Amino acid sequence: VARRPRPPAKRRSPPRVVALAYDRMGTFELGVVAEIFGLERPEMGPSWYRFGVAGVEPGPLAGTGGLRFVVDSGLELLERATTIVAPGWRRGDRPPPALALALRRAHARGARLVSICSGAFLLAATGLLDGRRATTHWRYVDELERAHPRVDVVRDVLYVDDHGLFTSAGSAAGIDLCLHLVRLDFGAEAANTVARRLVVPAHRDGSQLQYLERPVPRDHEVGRLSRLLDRMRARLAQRMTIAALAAEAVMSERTFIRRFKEATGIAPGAWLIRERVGRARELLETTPAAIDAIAESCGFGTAAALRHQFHRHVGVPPTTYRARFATRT
DNA sequence: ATAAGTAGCCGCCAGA
DNA sequence: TCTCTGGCGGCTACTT
Repeated sequence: VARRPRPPAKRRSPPRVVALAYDRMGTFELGVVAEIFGLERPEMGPSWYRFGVAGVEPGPLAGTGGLRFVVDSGLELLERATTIVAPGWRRGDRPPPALALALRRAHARGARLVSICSGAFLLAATGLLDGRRATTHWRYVDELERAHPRVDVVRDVLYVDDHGLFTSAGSAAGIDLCLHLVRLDFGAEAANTVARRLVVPAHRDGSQLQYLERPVPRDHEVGRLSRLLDRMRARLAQRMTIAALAAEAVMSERTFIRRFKEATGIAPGAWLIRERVGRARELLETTPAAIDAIAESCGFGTAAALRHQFHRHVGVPPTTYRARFATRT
């Protein structure tokens, strides 16, 4: 009887992501979802996402930019989806009853519902967002609030995650949200890999946390570490050893490294270098300080160490970078 | 640019 | 039985 009390996420059956296609949809937003979840990524293993597009209306569907889409599947795809993404919606329109029903059913089943940009209007129209926190593009937040007064509309965030209902702001914030979902499903390292391939910046870990609103145990751990990350950023100039950091986090060195990697996707040493190079970059752009002084205030022992890492990570030597990008007059 | 010294990192595994 | 922790050895790669 106690054989299978719950189907834990550990079971490696691939998550099934379905995007909703509708007439006059946002081509870019659909593209984001298809790119992240629909691209072949054999290197990610056999349990990577299965992806499909469900047309919620009949006929060829128009997309921004004068494109027309022919979609082979319909709402039946939603029945087995673990994640359903609305990459936008015609804000004033009520969804077809069959669509609203399918979304409510999916939510009741435990599937995630995700919206990008104006897609929040579709989720709101199902009533599922009542009493929940949600967001949308900044141009539409007032309209969303007026049209759906029971929704707790959150402003100035990239995305909101409330009990399996994920809503994101402008189109590009949809990328951040999709990467967040990858992180939840496959871990921070996998999310970084996908981000790298998209050539978008991987999450900057501290800033990400103000958008994480789901009280999951794992995220709580991330939150605990995040305060340490902030403190580390505040004293980048000082030398930091694993032993000292682990002591500060009240963990053994081994566990500290393990947890750190789970939370950020990279090991502490690599993270420090990335932060230090980033700081050096700022100082090169905005101050006339000598390379030696910059090296010192970023925590590089010598200017040679700074040059080495800077070149490795930015691609050009510090002086070249400054000549090209300094904003100082 | 190269070489030596050292800390970081991670696979492995036993114990909780 | 299963998941998590943390010590050890040794390779990697950063610093000087």
